[in-house]
Amino acid sequence: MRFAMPRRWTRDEFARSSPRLARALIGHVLVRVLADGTRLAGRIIETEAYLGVRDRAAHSFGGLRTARNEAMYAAPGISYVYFTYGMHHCFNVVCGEVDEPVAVLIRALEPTEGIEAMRRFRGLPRRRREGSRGGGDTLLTSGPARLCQAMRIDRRQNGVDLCRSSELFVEHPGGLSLEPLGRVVRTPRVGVERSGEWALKPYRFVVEGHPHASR
DNA sequence: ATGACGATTTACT
DNA sequence: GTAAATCGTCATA
Repeated sequence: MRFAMPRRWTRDEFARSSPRLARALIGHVLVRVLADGTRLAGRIIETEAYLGVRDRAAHSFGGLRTARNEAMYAAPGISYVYFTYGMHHCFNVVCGEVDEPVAVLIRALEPTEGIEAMRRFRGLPRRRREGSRGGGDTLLTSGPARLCQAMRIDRRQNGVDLCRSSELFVEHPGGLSLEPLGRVVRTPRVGVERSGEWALKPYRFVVEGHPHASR
């Protein structure tokens, strides 16, 4: 019996508006392959769209273009990883067109491969007692900085081309035997309270009630 | 050179 | 619920 190779996302698939990409990525699989060959992966279950120069909540608001956010101006399918709060990394997928600084923040994954390794990278107990509430893996990748820690994503992955890299890419879920996802709902984005009217726009996409969603 | 703050997480009262 | 952790980035000088 022979299984189809998972299909990898191409440039054309990334090249769309950020809300459309944010919605389209839900249910697809982010894959990280470490230097030693360890494969870490998770199904994307929460994203946020950032709309570029007019979006007060975006790093590229007003056309700001610096060394930090330069990757936002790159081609669709490039990664934008930034460091914040003196200790956290967040991972985005650039979309739109070249020189159009729009991107999608990946906010949560449902871990599917390399879970033991992720526990180590997150500094969580190797095992947790079965039974009690919730399942112990809900702190693994349920937030933009948590998933970066679990997937070993940091500034070395900034500017990586997801269409060509062998260390970081997105796969279609076809062939995987995963539970069907629930309904996708839209809410305001997290952590952008101070962005006026833009704080209220429903640019967060999340699988309703998913145990690995943030917050 | 200096200061304010951040697309967050964690620990603690 | 509130606050600390912790430092790169950006605006101002």
